[in-house]
Amino acid sequence: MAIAPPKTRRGETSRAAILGAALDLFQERGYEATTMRAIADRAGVSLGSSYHYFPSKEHLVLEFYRHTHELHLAAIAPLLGREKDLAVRLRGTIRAVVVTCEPFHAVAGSIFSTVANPSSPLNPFRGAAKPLRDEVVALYDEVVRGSDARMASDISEMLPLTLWLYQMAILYFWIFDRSPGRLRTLEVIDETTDLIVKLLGLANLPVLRGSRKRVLGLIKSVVAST
Amino acid sequence: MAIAPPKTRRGETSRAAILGAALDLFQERGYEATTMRAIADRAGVSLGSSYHYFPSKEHLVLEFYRHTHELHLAAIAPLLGREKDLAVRLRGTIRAVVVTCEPFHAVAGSIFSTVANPSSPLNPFRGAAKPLRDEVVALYDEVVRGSDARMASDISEMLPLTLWLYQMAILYFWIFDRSPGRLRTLEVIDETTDLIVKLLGLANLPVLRGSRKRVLGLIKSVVAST
DNA sequence: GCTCTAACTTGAACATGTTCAAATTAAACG
DNA sequence: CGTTTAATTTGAACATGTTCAAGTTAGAGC
Repeated sequence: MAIAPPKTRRGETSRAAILGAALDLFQERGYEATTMRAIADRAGVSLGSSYHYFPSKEHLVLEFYRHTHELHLAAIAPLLGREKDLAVRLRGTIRAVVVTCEPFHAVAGSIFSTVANPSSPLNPFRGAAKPLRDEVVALYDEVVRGSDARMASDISEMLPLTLWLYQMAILYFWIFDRSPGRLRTLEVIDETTDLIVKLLGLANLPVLRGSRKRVLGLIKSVVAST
Repeated sequence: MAIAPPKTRRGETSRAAILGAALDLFQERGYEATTMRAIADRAGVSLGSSYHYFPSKEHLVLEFYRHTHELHLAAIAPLLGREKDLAVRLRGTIRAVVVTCEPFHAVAGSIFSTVANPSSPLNPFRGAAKPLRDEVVALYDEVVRGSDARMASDISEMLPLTLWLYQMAILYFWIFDRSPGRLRTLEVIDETTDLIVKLLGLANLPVLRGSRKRVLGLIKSVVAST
């Protein structure tokens, strides 16, 4: 399943050409409309060669996903370096996700469904996409850790993973959003990030200790399977 | 896209045979491993005939989904007739979902991903699966309405749709659950239904009027796109 | 520079979802 | 019963993801 990385300069060239052609074509025509033959053609290699470097078409999607993740990282680096307020960091990070992905909105449906498919090897809950998921979780860890917000350790422990789930939910909403300028998504982001930060404040109240333990236990149980 | 229903006795027989064969084979071998040719073979018709009654393999999945929905309805009818407590009604209904679907656990991954795929014509947010979704929402309407719980109209208005979303989330969790007897899912159901009913109680407190309006607005905005 | 091995490349072949024009059958009508 | 029309059935043909055995090439070791 795991395919060895290229060992020669020629191999590296081929791999890069295939990946580049795939990323271009996914954007131009969408995922389904892009055939493996078209990818090979544009990359200037044979059909079989593509499969030497990528075990399946889905694995090319994974690379696409990684590509957007790297764009996202670059986009929010300044914000995370300067800002300390958790609400602002969180809102900025999530907004940047949808802004970064905007050029791929038309393709996103197929990509998301591929990634969300429980039987796909690319499902982030297990399988090949887990490393990438861990990178995204690490990003949210930095969003939280780099803020001046103080919270109990049982919360900060679960928060990054929870925020990753939250990002997935926002993306799913965004895919369906057809409002001009994707305004509805931005509104929902503003509302929900605000809500999340407020909830984190409430969780510090001693009155809610019991509920908090239950909710945290629930979240842990939900993501523990992974 | 919509295919006309059979007009002759022979047509009805063929349609039923194809559907029956598909349901059987999906259970026996899973969704991907079931080929359209195998379905046609077992139904005793030709490959092309299957496409006369079902526009695609995915549409057969939709029928599968409808099938489980009807099993579910039958399973909870006694409970809904007798019980008045909302927490019990809700817990019983959701538990019945996963119990009903248990024989199809192995297939469920593919089915769920097909249904959740935003680009699929079967996505319940738009497309062909919407009627079925409405039936499920109507069921949750009955779960709420038939209980002795009293709640403000702005809440009871949104609750059924929200509970449908909740059911989807539980199903997604259940797909990944590999604990013996699917115990983890049952635990999560107990915890979450309890939480939901407690939240509904809290929402009646005047103190929370503001948050409640915001959260309801958010939910409405999320599902309004449909 | 020669040889040999591992890396890489190739295109034909396969499986399967889907389409379609032509053939067949059922039913309605006189 | 014969005719006619619409419904149904058929299987070949197509598109595309994937596999694979065989061919070609690059680079290491001498």
